[in-house]
Amino acid sequence: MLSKKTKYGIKALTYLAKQENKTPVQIATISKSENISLKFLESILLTLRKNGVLGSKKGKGGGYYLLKDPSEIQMTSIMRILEGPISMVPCVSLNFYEKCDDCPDENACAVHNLMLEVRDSTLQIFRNTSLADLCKC
Amino acid sequence: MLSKKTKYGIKALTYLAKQENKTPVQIATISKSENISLKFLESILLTLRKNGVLGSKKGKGGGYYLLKDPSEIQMTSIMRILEGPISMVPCVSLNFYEKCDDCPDENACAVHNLMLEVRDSTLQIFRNTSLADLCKC
DNA sequence: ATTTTACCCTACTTAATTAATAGGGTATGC
DNA sequence: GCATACCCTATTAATTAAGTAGGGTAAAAT
Repeated sequence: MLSKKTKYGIKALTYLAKQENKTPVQIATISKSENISLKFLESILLTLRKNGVLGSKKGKGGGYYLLKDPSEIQMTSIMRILEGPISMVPCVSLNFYEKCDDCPDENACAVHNLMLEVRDSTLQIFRNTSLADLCKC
Repeated sequence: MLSKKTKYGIKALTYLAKQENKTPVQIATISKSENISLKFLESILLTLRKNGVLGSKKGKGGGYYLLKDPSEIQMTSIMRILEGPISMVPCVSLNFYEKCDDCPDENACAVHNLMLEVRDSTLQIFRNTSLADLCKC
């Protein structure tokens, strides 16, 4: 299941991407528009800022803004920052690999090979989808 | 993330599918072979039996066995029984649909549409993969 | 008939994670 | 210098995952 953190994060990002100009948007504005708890959203946007997706400005007229063009923000990076691994099992993860305790041979493991297929197809979607693509809905 | 329940369940099913004859296999045998906690595996196999995937026989010489041919057991049904929804958000689920609290219009929701794509591609893999296919590894 | 085998079932527990909430601190602009 | 709006840490309630405990029951072997 996708966490609310990721869901809210993506919604906030599309909100920012839809802005005409690049002036900062306040957390409270996004919070109200997207029905997201203000404090929870605050921590999510902070995470995105720390990972180089967003910039921020303090004080009056401050807020958050995208650091790159929406077309250059891939869903793979957003998912990895907010949700963590894209694969369903650590043993097929590219960025968060971990060996299974119970499994002596990965290549002979049915679960491994099935989840490898799932990861590949999911990854392909995330790689081919940018924030700009999401805004077309 | 895939739960251990599902992972162990799939491993146990492939173990049963690989049997030459259709004589029942004891829980303890699978438990040892696949490095799965006996009691945990017991509850998993019970779930699979209650959902019509496995049959069981009590007493000496008893155990669990597949009710259908491995080629007729789709991964979609196994995933739904053990893991639950295949989609990452309830609002794109075919079998476990739920409306989002925060979202006024699903069709305009970026997360919804992205996860719809992911669900479709994942579903296609699970539909095209049978237990027999898993055993080919 | 009795014993052994092996599944059947309920309840409990521990740890981790999620989704917040609380409560201040700090930089910025007017 | 004061209001604004982000920055940061800590705490918490609820849920789920992953087992663990302990006994019950049906079937087969003796």
